[in-house]
Amino acid sequence: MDKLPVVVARMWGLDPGPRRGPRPGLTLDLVAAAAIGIADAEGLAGVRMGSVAAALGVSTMSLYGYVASKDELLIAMADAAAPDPPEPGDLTWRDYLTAWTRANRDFLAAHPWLLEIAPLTPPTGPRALRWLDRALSVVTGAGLTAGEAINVATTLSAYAVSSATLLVAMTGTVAETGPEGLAGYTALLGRLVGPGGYPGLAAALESGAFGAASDWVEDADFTFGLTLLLDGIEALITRREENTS
Amino acid sequence: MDKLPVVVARMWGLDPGPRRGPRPGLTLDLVAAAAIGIADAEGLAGVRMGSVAAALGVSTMSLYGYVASKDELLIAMADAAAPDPPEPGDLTWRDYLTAWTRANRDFLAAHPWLLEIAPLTPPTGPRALRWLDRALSVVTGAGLTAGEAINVATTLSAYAVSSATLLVAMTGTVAETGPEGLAGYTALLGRLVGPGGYPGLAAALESGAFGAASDWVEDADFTFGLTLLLDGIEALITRREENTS
DNA sequence: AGATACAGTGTATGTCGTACGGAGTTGATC
DNA sequence: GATCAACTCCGTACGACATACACTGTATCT
Repeated sequence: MDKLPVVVARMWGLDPGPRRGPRPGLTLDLVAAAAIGIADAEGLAGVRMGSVAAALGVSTMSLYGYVASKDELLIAMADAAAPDPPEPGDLTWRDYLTAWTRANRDFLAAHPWLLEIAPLTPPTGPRALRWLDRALSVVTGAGLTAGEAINVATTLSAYAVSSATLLVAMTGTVAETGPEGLAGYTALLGRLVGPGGYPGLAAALESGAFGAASDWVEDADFTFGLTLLLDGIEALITRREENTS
Repeated sequence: MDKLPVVVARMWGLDPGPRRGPRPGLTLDLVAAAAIGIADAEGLAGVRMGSVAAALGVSTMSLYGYVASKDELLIAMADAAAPDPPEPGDLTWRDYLTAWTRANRDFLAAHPWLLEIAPLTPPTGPRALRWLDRALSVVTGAGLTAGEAINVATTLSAYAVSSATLLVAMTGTVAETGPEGLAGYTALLGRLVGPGGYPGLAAALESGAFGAASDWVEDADFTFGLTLLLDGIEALITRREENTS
């Protein structure tokens, strides 16, 4: 029942706090921020208990006063790295969901290491849940049921993740595997597909559709895919309204 | 230019092969299969160079004759775990894409550890590319351009990943974090959200929409989200046909 | 036959996460 | 206001793991 990771309670400020003994010299937020700084600079592999502690000027083991394990540190990082979701203002549901999804993708792309952590666990941090909350409010406000809203939010969130993944892969931010991003990938596919057996893929390669790397950066393709989703949602909303009225 | 991981070439059978010396006692496929067996049984954490080697009855270091590093082993696993994509038969594009996406989700859910590897790198293995190829063929056959088809395939693939992630999280296959799956997660959210500030989420929780775990298993929600996407695609195809005719 | 390239192995090393116990510090209690 | 308990921080040690290196035996080519 209360088996939740200690760090989750602490992220929510639900920690009773010590009543005796020395005041902690740091906070969970500071620890997470230091770790995020390292992850942004060196990638997730650079985040070690030792390196984070060194960045904070404390010993490795002192971090274990704030997180119970490295996994908990990653959980805290994932939540702390998320900004606040866009304000609904007086946008239509469609415009808001567009802004929401794009902002979601953007902060994932800005912290590529999030893609190695975030998708794996359901959201539990205050920031992540605020994103979910906003989307649910807007979607239910447009006339869908709570269950449908959850599906919509989940699907859009997944789209943001996949877009960010592609964007990162294309622009080669991670900068590891040999050739620089898309060009190398396309060339690689060309060589592999050659032998035959992949007619659809070969045709796509020949048409040069893979070559438009700039599209991804300038997010023409992002908008394209998002439109697919929003059109589907719009159709659903329209259907709902007809049945209700 | 040819900085591609050695294991990729080997996956495609492009390995020149030794001309002298003893014949290798194993194949990359055997190594990958052994690793997959361990991952299925114990999770990805159970996959160690030592444990895989032990399962094959060889020494740890002999694996390095087949893969250059553990990362390469994971790449090989990710491709080898994928089954062949469904046959198009004489299905409509809509029916085929439904089958494709469901089959995609199913094999991801059957090997949850794939979710920790696959989304991070663009597909390069023969099996993964065959999935892509099939989707591209069907979508271009329905009248979309190659570029659009890539987007559609990417989006559907992302949806399969997100569905599988949710399914795994809900059914709690990984079986780590305390309470069993959805019930615990819902209860946790209820406690955290209580204080206020999350109106949309609180409403969704009260409506019980989170409680419908069976829906995810019986994939009512999967179909729901997929319909959103397919409706969007259908709208696009219709638009194309009108412009063309 | 002799040389050569290659598969498989054992040992050693470096990197990490983290368990354990100690020392110093602060607030609560009588 | 003295004592005690809770608590933070730290140093050390250990165990797990990936992998570099050097070596041995074997199969093919000249």
